[in-house]
Amino acid sequence: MPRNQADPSVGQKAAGPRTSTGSRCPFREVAPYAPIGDNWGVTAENTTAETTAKDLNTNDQRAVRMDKRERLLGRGVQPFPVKVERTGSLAEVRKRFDGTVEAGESTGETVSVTGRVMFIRNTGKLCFATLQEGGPEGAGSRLQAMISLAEVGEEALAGWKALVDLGDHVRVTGEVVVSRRGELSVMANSFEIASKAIRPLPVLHAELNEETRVRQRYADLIVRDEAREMVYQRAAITRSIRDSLHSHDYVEVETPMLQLVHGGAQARPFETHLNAFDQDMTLRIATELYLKRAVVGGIDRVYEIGRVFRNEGVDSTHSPEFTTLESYEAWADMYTMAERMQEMIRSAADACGVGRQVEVAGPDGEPVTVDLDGEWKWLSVYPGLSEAVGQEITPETSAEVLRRIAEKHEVTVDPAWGAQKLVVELFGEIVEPQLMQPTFVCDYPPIAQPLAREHREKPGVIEAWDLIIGGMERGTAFSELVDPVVQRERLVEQSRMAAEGDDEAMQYDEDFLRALEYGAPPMGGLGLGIDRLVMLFTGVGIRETILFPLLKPEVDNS
RNA sequence: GGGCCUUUAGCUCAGAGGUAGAGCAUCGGACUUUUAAUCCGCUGGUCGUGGGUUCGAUCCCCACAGGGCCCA
Repeated sequence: MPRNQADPSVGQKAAGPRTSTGSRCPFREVAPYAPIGDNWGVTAENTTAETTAKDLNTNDQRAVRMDKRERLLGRGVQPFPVKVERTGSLAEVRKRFDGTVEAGESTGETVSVTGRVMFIRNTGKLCFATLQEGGPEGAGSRLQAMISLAEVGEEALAGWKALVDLGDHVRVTGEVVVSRRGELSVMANSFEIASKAIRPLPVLHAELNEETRVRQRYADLIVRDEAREMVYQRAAITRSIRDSLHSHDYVEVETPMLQLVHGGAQARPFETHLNAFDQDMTLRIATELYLKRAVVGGIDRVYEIGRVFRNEGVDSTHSPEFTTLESYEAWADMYTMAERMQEMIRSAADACGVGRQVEVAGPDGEPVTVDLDGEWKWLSVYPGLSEAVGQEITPETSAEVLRRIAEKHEVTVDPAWGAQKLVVELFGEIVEPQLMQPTFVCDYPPIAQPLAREHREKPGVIEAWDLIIGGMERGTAFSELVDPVVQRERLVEQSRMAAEGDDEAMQYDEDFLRALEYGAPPMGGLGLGIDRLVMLFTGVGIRETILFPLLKPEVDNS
């Protein structure tokens, strides 16, 4: 329940002007290195007075920590202070002092640092804690804090032992020293709890199981460097893609996610409702149709990196919401877009630190090195399939013949499928998984992409390609169909299919057709699955590339 | 949609038809140079949920739910 419902006074406070303090300044003066107060001390009186309630279950770690929080409050110590002063990060201390001091020596420099307690080693009169902070690129920095009886006194030392737990954020102020074992440390002359952890940290010596990792990503991020690094790697990739596009004078736009008519892809949409207009709406399944409208208007080089939503299956390569790049460029065609794609992927590989040689799982599970610097071959669907099955296949080949080939290669097919659909499926099942090196697969039959235009020279195929890397489609591009009459015919056909029950068919978008009727310049368009690109570079499943993936609700058995 | 695997302490995992164990964590004690600290001691469980078989089920069977992998 929101707090301001439970406690009306909070709501009043938020609503009205502050009157309780004379000062308008929300900050009060704080001595940055305030010495430890008596309230850290454990004395004869308060030990008994404070001692945990008899009914406290000491095995319930949350209850134990809640009790410690109460005890801090009881001493007038804030378990969650509003502002904690520090002189700098753990990484800065490491950078400045690592390797400059001999074991057992002191630097004479005093710093104030903060971090989460990851390990704690309390001896009788000297306590050690390993503090951790998140840093750039996701690599956590760690630094040791030392709490010595000689420096902080008996009461504060007892307070540290009694009230600081693994997972707490603390502030430690003191001299930078190097321990006898050579560990760079801060020897505290004061410390405070910067944020009390009520829930215990997962153990750091065993990986969280997969479910906990995705359900509680925050815990995963605390304990696993690779989880943090993924966040930064993904950001490096999207930043690099933006840089590549900007270097070609592209502009980034944001188009509607809530749509009256969904289109631009063949997929089932999520349905929702806009109360203000009493209007059913859908979440977008692609960004294509709005970006093309922008090109009609003279935004000649335009792109969007954004989330799209498809109400379909969920598995290790499919997520209901995922991120795509779509870019459209006037006066370009699919060959221009192939150059853009190649440049973007190579730069992204550099930017995320993977480089041009990428290891992927091959068709039989063995590792294969993908060479992004090699030639990116073009492969026509019909000749490609012909070679793979050892038999000439052309747009004239009958469905009957193709079905026999499917049977021979143990590809299950729907008897209702026509020749074109069979070719697409056979290629996808037989040839595609074998394509490890970057390959532009082109000359698809028209059924593969209902909105594509016919090839300028080759009859019976369309002017588009799919980019396959590591046996998986990563992106696609078209010489876009800009003839509003043909486009209208295609959309009419799609809506006929929708009426017949094809729930993946596109909706008829009159406004989009109106835009095309004003005249769209010849253009190339490109789509790139960002998640799949991150998967390629990091070798993990889609659920690991998405920070907070969608999961079924947790079952509550309590 | 089909098949296989999985669900046991806060976390990671063993286990067996007779009411359950380890490591770490918690709690108590010892320890001024540790670093996954160490040592001593005490705790901690609806064995995912619901049925069934059985004298007895956490274990065997069935269904359901969550998670994973493979196939479609």
